[in-house]
This record gives sequence, structure tokens and C-alpha cells, in this order.
Amino acid sequence: MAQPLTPKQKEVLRFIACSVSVQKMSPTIREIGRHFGFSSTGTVRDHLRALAAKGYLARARKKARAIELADAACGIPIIGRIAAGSPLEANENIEGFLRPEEAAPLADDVFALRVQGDSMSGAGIVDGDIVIVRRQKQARQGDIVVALVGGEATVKTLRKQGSRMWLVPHNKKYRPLSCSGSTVIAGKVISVVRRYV
Amino acid sequence: MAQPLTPKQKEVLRFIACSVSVQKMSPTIREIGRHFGFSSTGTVRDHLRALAAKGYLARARKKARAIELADAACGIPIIGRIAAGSPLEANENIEGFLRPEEAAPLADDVFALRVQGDSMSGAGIVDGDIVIVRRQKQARQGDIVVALVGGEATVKTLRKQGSRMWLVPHNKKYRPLSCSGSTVIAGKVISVVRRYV
DNA sequence: TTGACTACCACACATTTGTGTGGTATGCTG
DNA sequence: CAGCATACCACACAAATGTGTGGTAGTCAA
Repeated sequence: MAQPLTPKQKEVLRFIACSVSVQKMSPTIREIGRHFGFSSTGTVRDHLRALAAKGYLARARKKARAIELADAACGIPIIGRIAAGSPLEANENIEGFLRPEEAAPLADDVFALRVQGDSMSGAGIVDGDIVIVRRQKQARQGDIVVALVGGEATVKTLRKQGSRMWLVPHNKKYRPLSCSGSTVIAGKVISVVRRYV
Repeated sequence: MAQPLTPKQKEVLRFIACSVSVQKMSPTIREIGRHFGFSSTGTVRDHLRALAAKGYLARARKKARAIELADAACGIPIIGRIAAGSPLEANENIEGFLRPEEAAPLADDVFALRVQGDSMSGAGIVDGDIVIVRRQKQARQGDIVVALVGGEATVKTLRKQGSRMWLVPHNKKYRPLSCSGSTVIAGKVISVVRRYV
């Protein structure tokens, strides 16, 4: 899975990853060759074969621009626990890879909401954060949901007590809301993204 | 920019977006045609032309699988402020689009770190969160940084007082650390991602 | 009615693109 | 030394793919 690459192979993989993120499509064999000054398509194919054999990419046969990068090549390495003394660069600490689509999953029934106010600050959701919400009418006890209360959208935790439902803030300054007939659950918060300038 | 689409055009755009996210490459004209049962490539081309004219995608000429989705087609709509009474589905509330790469930017000098502990809970960074870090040795006053203190990585806010530098937690349970010679700044936190099960 | 836009079809054509075959040269390892 | 992997070349070929031309039919507004 994480077999070492030769410097040349690293270069080629890096070029492919850059192409994908800039042009939003994988390069063709000839585009790769042109970039490195290769005059033969066979050369590029050999490199792709080597990279595929080492698990850094997958290729669909006979298809144009069909290089698919593995997580190790296109994801951000997630470092879990740092053993005291070991450098952050060390590979052993890599717990997995965060793929862009994982952070902001694409789907038809997903939208994002910019959070206003501090009613959920106790749960780590603060003013300006973007919450990503899957549209659904139902939710379970403990889910963080977006609810429409009198036409206003709010982010709260859902609590059930018997047949009663509550929208609970995570900030002592605010009080739980009891769900009335006009309260509608718009969706469930599946992810939070915050960007710093 | 946000011109309305006909139902058929929506279908086509949706199919392309799905293909891109599943197969990680845009479909060919013939793949689109096959999916919809079109027997002519010209039909698909007409649809692509219409979608391009309305700003939902861009196409590179003569290139295979070269459909590039615009933000409106591949990003998650960010809803900023909800006017009381207006439904969440309304288009007027869309403030922008969150693209996957924006949430988890791809670059050579970026890594992610799973946060342990609650020392930054006051800043909305809680246990289990993933912080995305740009590798850099320097940082400015107020930046949230990852620092190596005695071989351990910690996330703190950087404060400067004269020539003195402090690593300040956001939780009253912990005390600021004065930066000593062995303290190294590993990078700056540029984004935080949290996923709920 | 005319003109637009949408939504399709058929077919031909030129490129783009991946693949296959067969080489050369270098360096490393058993 | 032979065997193997890396790192390149040249050239041919078939399949994949985007494009062009010229149609038909329906809807909708001026």
C-alpha cells in the first residue's frame, strides 16, 4: 500500500496529482510525456504501470484520461498520535487520508449553512462555521440538526423525552426549545468545516 | 451565472456530477448518451452546449473527458442568512459554494492532524476534530498553530509579547506555555473539519 | 405566422488516445 | 556473470472520442 517510489516516479505522480487538481481531469499519456520531454508514449506507460503496481493509482483500460489516484496520492495524510520525539514527517504516524469529498461530501440532498451566533459553542460549533447538512425530515436522539423554527433556521441537538422533542443548545446562555407543531427538522448536520484566513 | 435549467438539462448535469464523483472522471459524450438512451452523439453535444452557455460547465475543445463543472454544479451551496419565512430551498439565500478542495485543500505542504484533548475547546476545536495544517516555520500573532513541544505536537494560539512568544490554549483548565528554544512551529492551522457519524 | 429554443436522430470524419511490439542503456544484486 | 528493474526510444494500430453537417418535431412568445 505504501511502497516506496523512486524519485522519478514521485515526479510523475506529483505531476498527475497537480494536473487533476488544476485541470480537474487526469492527463493523457501524451500530456505526461510532453511535460517530461519524453518522446515515446511507451515510456509514460511504463511509469504508470510501475505506479499502479505500487498501489498509487488505478487505470481503466482503453479509456481516455482514466487515471484514478489512490488515497495515498490525492488525500491529505491524517496524523493521529505523535510518539514523543518522532518527527511529524514520519510515515508511521499516518492514520489515514482525508479526501476532499469526504470533508465536503457531494450529493443532491446536501447543503451547507453558515452558522450565526454562539448557541452551539459548547459543541465546538461557533459563529461563522459552515455546517454541512443532509436533508432529512427525521433525526435520532442526540443528532445535531438544522430545524426551522418559525421560518428561522437554527442548529441544535435533538433530544427526545417520551413523545416530547427538544432542541437543545450547547451554551448555558440559551434554553432548550420544545418542538411545537410549526417546528420542522430540515436535516442532520453531518460535518463541520471552518476555514481560517 | 445561476440561470435556470430545464428538467432535462438538470438530469444531464446531475448525471455528469455523479459520474465525476463516483468514477473520478467526467463521462464521454457517448457515455452520457448511452445512459439516457440517446442514439446520437449530437444530442448530447447540444445539451452540453446549453449547459455551457448557462455557465454550469466549461469544455476544452478536442479533449477527451474534458467537461469541467462550475462551482454551481459541483459545490455545496452555502446558505448564509435565512430571511424569516423563506424556505431553505430558495435560491436567493445562496451565498456561495463550498468546493471539496476548499474544505480540504490539496497541496504538497499540507497535512492533517487528529486533535486529542480539549485544550482548544474555547475556540471550537474539540477532541477528535481534524485540523488541516500548512507546513511553515513562521506564524503571526493570533494564528492557530501546531507546535512541537518536546517532541509532542500541540495545537495552540500564538501570542507575541515583545520578543516573548506564548502558546495559548483556549480552555481555562490549561495555562499558556512560554516558547523555549526547543519549541518548534510546525505549521499553521488553515482549516478544521469535523465529521459526525 | 415567424422565429427562438428545446430535444431528439443519422452519419461521416479527423483526432486523440491507449496499447502493442521490439529495441537500447544503466545500475544493482545474487 | 546472468537476471532483473529502471528509464528511456521508435513506430504501428485500433479503439475511443469530439466535431461537423443536415435533418425532424414540439413548444412558446412576439
